[in-house]
Amino acid sequence: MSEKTKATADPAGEDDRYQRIWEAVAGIPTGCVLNYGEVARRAGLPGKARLVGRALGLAPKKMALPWHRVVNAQGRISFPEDSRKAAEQRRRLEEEGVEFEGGSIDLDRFSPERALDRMLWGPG
DNA sequence: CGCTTGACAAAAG
DNA sequence: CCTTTTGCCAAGC
Repeated sequence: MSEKTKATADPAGEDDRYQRIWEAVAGIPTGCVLNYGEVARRAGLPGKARLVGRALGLAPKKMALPWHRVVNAQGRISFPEDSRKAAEQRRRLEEEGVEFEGGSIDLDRFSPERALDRMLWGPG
């Protein structure tokens, strides 16, 4: 067979990428956040942070993924500041106990790895 | 089929 | 803190 076209979108199947990304996002504990690049890395797709944003946008609402727990590498929400989406994401995060320091989140403090620390020592 | 977009990231100035 | 530049890659047009 001539496979010259390289099939950018594997029609044969074998394209778990979005599935794996969704699973990685679903695995973020309540009250924690991860940046896009980290989610990509956990999904086995290092360097493909942009694909994570695409996957979230394409995710069926039925999935009820914790999409709000994914922010950019600067700890900031990646929607326009005045948008509804940004407001909703911030509201959801604050409701889970994630604190914003002047518009941004301390990614190190609210990483899943520190979830136990916060439980034992409390925030801050 | 090539050019543009975008829920990104890291580095540099 | 900010902006610009570069790399990245799938979708959309």
